Amino acid sequence: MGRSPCCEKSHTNKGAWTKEEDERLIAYIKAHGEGCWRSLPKAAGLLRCGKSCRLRWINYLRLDLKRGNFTEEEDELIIKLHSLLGNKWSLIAGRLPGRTDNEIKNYWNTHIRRKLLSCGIDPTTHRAINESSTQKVTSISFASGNDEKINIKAEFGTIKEDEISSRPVKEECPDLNLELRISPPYQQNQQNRALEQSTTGSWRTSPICFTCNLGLKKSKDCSCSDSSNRNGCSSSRNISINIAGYDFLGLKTNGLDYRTLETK
DNA sequence: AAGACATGCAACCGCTCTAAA
DNA sequence: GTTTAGAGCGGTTGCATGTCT
Repeated sequence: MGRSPCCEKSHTNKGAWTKEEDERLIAYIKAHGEGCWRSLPKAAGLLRCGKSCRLRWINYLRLDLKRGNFTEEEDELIIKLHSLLGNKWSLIAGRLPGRTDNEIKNYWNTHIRRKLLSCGIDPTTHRAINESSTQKVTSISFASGNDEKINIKAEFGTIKEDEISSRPVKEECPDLNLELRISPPYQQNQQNRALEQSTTGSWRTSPICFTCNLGLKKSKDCSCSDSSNRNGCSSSRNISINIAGYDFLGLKTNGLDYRTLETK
């Protein structure tokens, strides 16, 4: 027995949203809050699929969205996070205040991907193209000298200098250390802290473990239990747990250098 | 000026995951 | 333990707009 469709497709509008539809959706969510997307369209008087409403709200109408071009810092952070997390756009978006997974995904596919390819870096593996699998890009710099030209410098762990010079790489800008360290997901009241961590790369003691940070509530991997409060972190963000000895993933490190982690 | 092509982005589709019955 | 509904995610599509010839 297959699943029933999420909505009655024959009675729903598709395609671009009209201003009136946007206003109806905004008004309804302001009055009743998010949630129960399946029943929302009917309640709000919209001839739309619940999924469509959710997408429209999350990706376009939400008040806390940051519109406009991505900054260099955001570029760098996206690349770092992608090299670590892969195409986990929602997780990446969680680290970029005001950006949505869809926006980041689009930006990756239209801009960053091309940039990486243009300098001989496989955007999937973050390795140099046409090089042996042991050579992994460890550091990438991105900076826009002007609107048209992108200056890129790539450092390859084991590639000789003359090999680098033969690559079609434009070299100009200051280097960027791509140490793969990430901070807890962005939270509304922690914007400054998140920004600080993303720019400094520093990890400071977090009150909750990584699995909870990722929204994996009640996970068996939840390490908050170490403080005798299993699942406590999913119900309260106020508890304070000493997680000294945890690294950027909120994992017990025992001195492990996560920069050696490889992505597929 | 007009058609072809490229680009960017909003939106859709199909799948997975999770919780409740 | 199984089934089902709802929510969310990532891949893909299609259209509007910009650029090139």
